[in-house]
Amino acid sequence: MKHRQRVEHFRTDLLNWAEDNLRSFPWRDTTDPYEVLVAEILLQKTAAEKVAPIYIELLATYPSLNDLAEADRERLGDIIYSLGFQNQRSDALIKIGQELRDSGVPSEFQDLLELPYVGRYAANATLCFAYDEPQPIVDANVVRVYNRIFDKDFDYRDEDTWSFAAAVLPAEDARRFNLAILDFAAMVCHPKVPDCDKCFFTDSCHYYQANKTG
DNA sequence: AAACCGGGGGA
DNA sequence: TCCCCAGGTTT
Repeated sequence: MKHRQRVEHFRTDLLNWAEDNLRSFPWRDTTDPYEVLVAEILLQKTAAEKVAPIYIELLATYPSLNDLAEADRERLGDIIYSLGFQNQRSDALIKIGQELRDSGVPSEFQDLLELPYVGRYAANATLCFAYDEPQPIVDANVVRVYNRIFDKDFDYRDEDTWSFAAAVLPAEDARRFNLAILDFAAMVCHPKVPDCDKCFFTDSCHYYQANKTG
């Protein structure tokens, strides 16, 4: 099968899988740019299930950019401590509050990128989930799925990984696709031992075909 | 390119 | 114990 067709296939099957299998998280119920951006900071290199209760508490304590700008660093650190990266995250959140309290959360990629601890992933995620723009997101999970299925050797920082992700992303269904691939990676295509019994793509998956014992 | 930040859950 | 998690910054 041609590469183009396999990509089409994967898109269709993943979106179909998403209809019944997407996880529920508090940051998925909002498109408020502030609430989306806060979630992206907390979710960096951190399991989503762990973030949920702390995200609720954080937003309850600091409901707005201005509240974050005036937050006590120690109190903020206590709230997010169990997630790790508490020092850099506290600094980042307070700085973001201070920088954006008058302007609001920007909707331009370059402006988002200038914020502390907002990189390519967090910027694109904010554009997609808050502003409904068809931007790809690439993290360790997405890279793992693409590497296995399409027999790639991507690193999530490399430019060609992002080009590939942009080409796979269906522009008209970007939000749902991005959520779907994150959840598929977390729930089925695990890091060490993927749950291939649950996978819709084994027939076309290079990793499965190469590793199945038969 | 590699080191560093980091607690917590799972194998 | 070691590995991994909705990454980003610094050296």
